[in-house]
Amino acid sequence: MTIVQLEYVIAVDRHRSFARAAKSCFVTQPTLSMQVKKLEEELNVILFDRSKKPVMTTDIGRKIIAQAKIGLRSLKKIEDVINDEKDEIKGELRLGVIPTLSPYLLPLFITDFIQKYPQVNLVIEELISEHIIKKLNDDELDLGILVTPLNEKNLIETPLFYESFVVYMSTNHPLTKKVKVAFDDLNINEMWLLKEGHCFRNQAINICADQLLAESKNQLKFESGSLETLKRIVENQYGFTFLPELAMMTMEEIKKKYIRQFKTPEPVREVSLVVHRSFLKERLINLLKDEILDHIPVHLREKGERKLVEWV
Amino acid sequence: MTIVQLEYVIAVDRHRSFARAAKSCFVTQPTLSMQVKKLEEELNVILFDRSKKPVMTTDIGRKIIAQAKIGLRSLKKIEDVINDEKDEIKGELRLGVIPTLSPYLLPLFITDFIQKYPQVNLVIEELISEHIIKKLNDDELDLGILVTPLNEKNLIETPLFYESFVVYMSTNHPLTKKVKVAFDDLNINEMWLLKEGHCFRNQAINICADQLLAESKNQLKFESGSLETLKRIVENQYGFTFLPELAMMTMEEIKKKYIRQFKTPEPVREVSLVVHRSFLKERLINLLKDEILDHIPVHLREKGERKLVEWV
DNA sequence: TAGAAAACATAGATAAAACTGATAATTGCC
DNA sequence: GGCAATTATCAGTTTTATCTATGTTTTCTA
Repeated sequence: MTIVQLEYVIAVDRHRSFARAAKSCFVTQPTLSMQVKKLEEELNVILFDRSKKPVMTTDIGRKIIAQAKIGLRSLKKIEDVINDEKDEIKGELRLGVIPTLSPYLLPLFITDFIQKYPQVNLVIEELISEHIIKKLNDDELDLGILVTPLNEKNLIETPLFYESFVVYMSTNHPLTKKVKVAFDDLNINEMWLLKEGHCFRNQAINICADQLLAESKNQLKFESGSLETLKRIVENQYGFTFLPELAMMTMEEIKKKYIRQFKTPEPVREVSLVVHRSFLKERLINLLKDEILDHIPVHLREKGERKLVEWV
Repeated sequence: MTIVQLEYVIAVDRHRSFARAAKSCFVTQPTLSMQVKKLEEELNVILFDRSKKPVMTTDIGRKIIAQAKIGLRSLKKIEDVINDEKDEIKGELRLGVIPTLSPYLLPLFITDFIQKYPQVNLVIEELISEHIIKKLNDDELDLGILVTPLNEKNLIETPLFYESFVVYMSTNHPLTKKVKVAFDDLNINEMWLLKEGHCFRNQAINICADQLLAESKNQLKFESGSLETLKRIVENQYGFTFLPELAMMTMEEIKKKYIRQFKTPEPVREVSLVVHRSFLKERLINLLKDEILDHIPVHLREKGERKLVEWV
């Protein structure tokens, strides 16, 4: 059994074709076929059902491939160990970011970061918290940027900054007359929410917890998948929605007029870097952290008198 | 990078000598030296300090080897996947057993098991619960036999049987006059205990919890490392100790006279097979389980009216 | 249903590699 | 300095991963 053989088998499984798998491995089709066959003979197992078109992985093949992937991933990590130890700023960094942060936070530092460390291959995925947590546990991500605390046993959280919640309301909303809003000012029947799965949604609900307990939860309005959609709905219809501070910063000045802060203590969310307990790439992650902290408004760094809202 | 190269490197690290490592890998010393050198060149890393005698692994080498071991262990598991899937009764089964079970439980089924499945390489370690839990999490054991519940997130418990606690007392002890004992009959100043780390100790303390709260815990007597020692102390000095039911069964008839059961509900400990969430060798483990259940007294299988004592 | 196309297997040749045994170089120790 | 032990180097052999070319089987289409 060789590493190359396992890579070939994984490629066949992925591409469902020997020829395409061969191409993806930069070898000819016979080479790959022979090696796959050899491995099958050594293990005394049929990995692929070649009678099916396209090629089907057998049940036992699937299990073996799953195990092989785990093993090869561990061996790949040897390179990370070396890069980290040598302080060489290179390698792959797989980053997961939640949708309510990614469009507002990433543009602030990404360009500078990839220019500064051109040898680093930054792979970014936008995922909801639940999926980031799963992928961190499955070692499919090196790092997550999400809202904490999570209380996950095997994950380590490093708080980055504290971002206030603000209220964005339609132009003709009576609350625009106030300078700051209080929780009681808000009528939850006018609130537009993100759909299930977003931590921001849970926090918005928690902020209005008192009212929600009283009223039926069924009265919540149409639920959207992105904050940008919510903003547009508020602009074109009636009502309000919550926004995180960073989302507000990129808005046109004219629209900012319809944003109101909360009275002290403002509700705030804690944004953290999250890694698995067995993480590598410490140096790389620290550089990313420094880069982020250098590019966000200074006042976000400290929580101050604001009040942390949890979501789990 | 090849699997063979990594095995060579691991062997050098273990044997602290290229020549001995080569022998253990069944190749000549130049072969091994060349492959190690090639790997060092490919990774651009010095793994061993050859100027030191014996050869020293470098700091970075140690980290790489640790990671390589993890990866190779995962790849080795491919064989387990196959054995399990094919229902082939072979392979290695690494079992950890706590000291208060191992001398009494293992003799009951071990001989039959290894005769029945000669292709299975059963490796047994006697360890306290804490170490078994760690080794299960680190994938250094396939299976543990210990006292549950543990409330460990990543471990799965399968109860095997329920074993009563009994009291073993010196020949001249007044309690020998009773047929059964009650918790209140026991004077904890006369109790001999296992030392820290044994779950059996914690359970013994929990059984006498009421008295212990009242008295100072400092008054506990000399603490021994094995139940056999405790038995001997009780025989030769004054006092009593707790024993698990199986430990009693192997005693001479004459000594059994100084054993007393508790009044209903008897205190009982739950003995379970414990595996990691990501366990393999399901079939093998099931066979071992059946073998154990076939060889223990039938009345242990059900808890009945007895009262479970926890220890964590 | 014949014929073309696609997909995988097989065969023979080749170049890279891994291995061996002998020998040289290095290091530690007396 | 010289001996013993250990690792590196060298030359020759064997193994094997790979390639190109070809064969076989299946699938799609006219």
